[in-house]
Parts: sequence; C-alpha cells; structure tokens
Amino acid sequence: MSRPSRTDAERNRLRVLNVAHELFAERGDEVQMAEVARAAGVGVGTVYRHFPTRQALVGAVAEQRFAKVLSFLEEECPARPDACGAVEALLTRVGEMHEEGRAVSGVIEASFGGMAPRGEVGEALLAMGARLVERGRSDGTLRADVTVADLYMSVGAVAMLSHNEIGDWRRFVEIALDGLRRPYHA
Amino acid sequence: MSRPSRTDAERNRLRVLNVAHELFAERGDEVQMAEVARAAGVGVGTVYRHFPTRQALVGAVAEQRFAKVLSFLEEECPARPDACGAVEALLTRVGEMHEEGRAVSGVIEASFGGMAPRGEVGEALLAMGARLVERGRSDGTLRADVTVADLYMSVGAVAMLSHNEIGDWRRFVEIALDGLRRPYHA
DNA sequence: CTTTAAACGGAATCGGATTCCGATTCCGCA
DNA sequence: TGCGGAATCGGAATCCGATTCCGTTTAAAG
Repeated sequence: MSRPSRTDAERNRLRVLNVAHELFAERGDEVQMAEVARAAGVGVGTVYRHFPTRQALVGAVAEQRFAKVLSFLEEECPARPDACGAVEALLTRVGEMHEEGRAVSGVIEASFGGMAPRGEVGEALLAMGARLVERGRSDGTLRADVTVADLYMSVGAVAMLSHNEIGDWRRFVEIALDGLRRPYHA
Repeated sequence: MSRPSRTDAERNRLRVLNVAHELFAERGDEVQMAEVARAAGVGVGTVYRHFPTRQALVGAVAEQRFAKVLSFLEEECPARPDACGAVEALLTRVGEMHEEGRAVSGVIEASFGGMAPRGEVGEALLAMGARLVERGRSDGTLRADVTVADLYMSVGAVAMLSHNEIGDWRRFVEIALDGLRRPYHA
C-alpha cells in the first residue's frame, strides 16, 4: 500500500523487479539473488529489503503477470460479442502469455506449487471472472451451471499446459471450451 | 535394468524409497536428505549411491505413482463398458491419487516443473493411452479426432487441479470429459 | 576361508539464500 | 540553504542443506 517516501527506494524496487523479470525469462530458475542485485546495480541487501525472500521476489513478478491478465479481462473481454468468445479469448491469451515467458512460468511454478493469484489483483480477477460467468449464463453461450471456479480451473489448466510442453495447448482450449459450453447430452 | 547382485544394496534401495515416500507425504518439500537417510537407517552416502541427486529420489517416487496409474489403465479400464467411461474412471482415479498424496505431488512438482512420466513406464502409459483413444474412436463414445496428447493433457490438468486447492476437480473432470466426447455444434 | 569389488557411514565441502551492520543518502524542517 | 536522523545502501559474514570423499565394512565368488 504505502509506497516508501524516498524516491530512490521506489526506483530501486522497480529496477530490481524488472531486472528479475528479464533474467528469469532468459535463464529461468538458475539465476541467483546476487546476480539480480548486480544486474540491477544494487547490493544484495537492497534486494532483500524490498523482497524479504527469493520467493517474495518471484511472487512480485508473478503478480505483474496476473495484472496483465486482469487488464485483458477488463478491457478486451467486454468487447467480445458473447461470453463464450470472451472465455475463448481469455484462455488463448493466458496460453500465449505462458508460452512465450515459459521460463518465467517455470520459476513461478517451482517457488509456489501451482500459481493462484493473491491480494487485490486476485480479488479483482475473481470479481471479473464472476462477471464473465454471469454474462455467459444470461446470454446462454455457456452452460447454465458454470461457476467462477470452473473458469478458474480451466485457466489454470491452460496455464499449466502451455508452459510445459505436453501436447498442443490450443487444442486443449477447444476441449475445455466445449466442456464449458454445455453439458453432454446424447 | 540390471539389479545389483548384492542383496543388501537392493534392500536398502527399497527402504530408502519407501521411507522417502512416507516422509514426503507427511511433510512435503521440507524433508531433507539427511532425514531420509536417518529414517531409513542408513548413511547419507548410501542414499546418494542409490539416488545420485535429490531430484533423482523424487523422480523415483514419482515413477512409483505413474506405475500405479499404468496398472489401473491395464487392469480396470478394459473392464469398463465403453471408452468414455474408461476415461472418466482414469481421470477420477488420477484426481483421487493426487488429492490424498497432495504433499507428495507438491514435492514432485517443485523438483520437476509439471510432471510427465519418463522411461519405460512413460512409454507404456503412452501405449495404453493410444489404445484407449483408439477404442473411443471405434466405439464412438469419444469425438473422432481425439489424440493421445489430448488425453495426456486432460490427465495432466486433472492432476494439477487435484493437488492444488483451486476449485472442485471432480467438476473439472466432467467438463473435460464433455469436451472429449464431441466437438461443439449448435 | 581368502579375496575383492561393491556398499557403507558420516565428516568435510560447496553453493547459494539470507542476515547484519557500519557507511551513505534522501527529506522535512528551521 | 544547512542540519538531524531515519531509511536505504552495499557487501562481507553466516547459515543451511545438498553433495562429495574416502577410509572402513561386508556380501559372495572361488
């Protein structure tokens, strides 16, 4: 919440965060705290004051990513003609994000098992998700009993599949989407 | 392949493997090599001769689990009346396995990102999966264009969802299954 | 009952995250 | 503009846990 008043502190915090993101993207889990510090032009102590733990640093990087998803959900999704299309766009976006950024995803997955969003971004995501599901219920393009949790799980599944290299995740988007559209009935 | 000739070696290898499994189940990623050694009643050196790396040990534990899935696939699945039912049983089984054993799954996920089976067990799984998909194609209970990769991805997704606590994975089994049954068509 | 290659135990080593603390800066205030 | 001191810095020192090393012990072939 309360940003520190000293401007250099905030500047350093950002520098560290960005550098960490880049390094993780390049070399994944093998980058060490001292490297991040060096590349950011600060001492290890500084890195640790801003991010008390390596996991905290990774968490911050992860949050940036969730923020991107959130803004997509807020800006692009409403533009889609129907809820189903919006969900498809969402899943695809998440997949693409993890596909490039694969290395970063790996780091996140290794630090936290899985990767559910936390904090206000998490709340906001949940809220937007609920809205999307609601929309689907009313415009009838999603099965009537979908829940945010269903959506959440689908997103998580796509995220996981798109950064591991098991099969064509775009294919899975189709499958999940078909499942979300409506229950099977002969 | 070639089991060592000395019987004590083989006995120790098993002891270590089982103890590791138990400890991982109890306390997850925090158990350390020295503990495993102590609990197994051997020295650290012994643990390392059998499993040259912590990751290797975790990998061996993981393989045991894959072996269970394989035997399920070989024994229970053929008994199901149709391919779709078999897939449902498979997904459910995988989910249950990861739900109890949650801690173990966490350890595996932390050591390897994701968790694709390796070696002969992996091959065998792939083969059985292919057979199942084939069956689905011919009895018509799965959509005509499913692939082993689709099945693989679904299994992976359920595994991931059932050991993280994001939503009701059984629900997701339904969704994925609906997607695997047939493509959407208005 | 030797012989000997293989297995054992566990102290020592190594690598990397985290802590500590004296030296340096910003910021508000006179 | 100049000063006081709290917050920030940097990076050497510490801590912790995985991994290596090597002298000792042991199963099993002849």
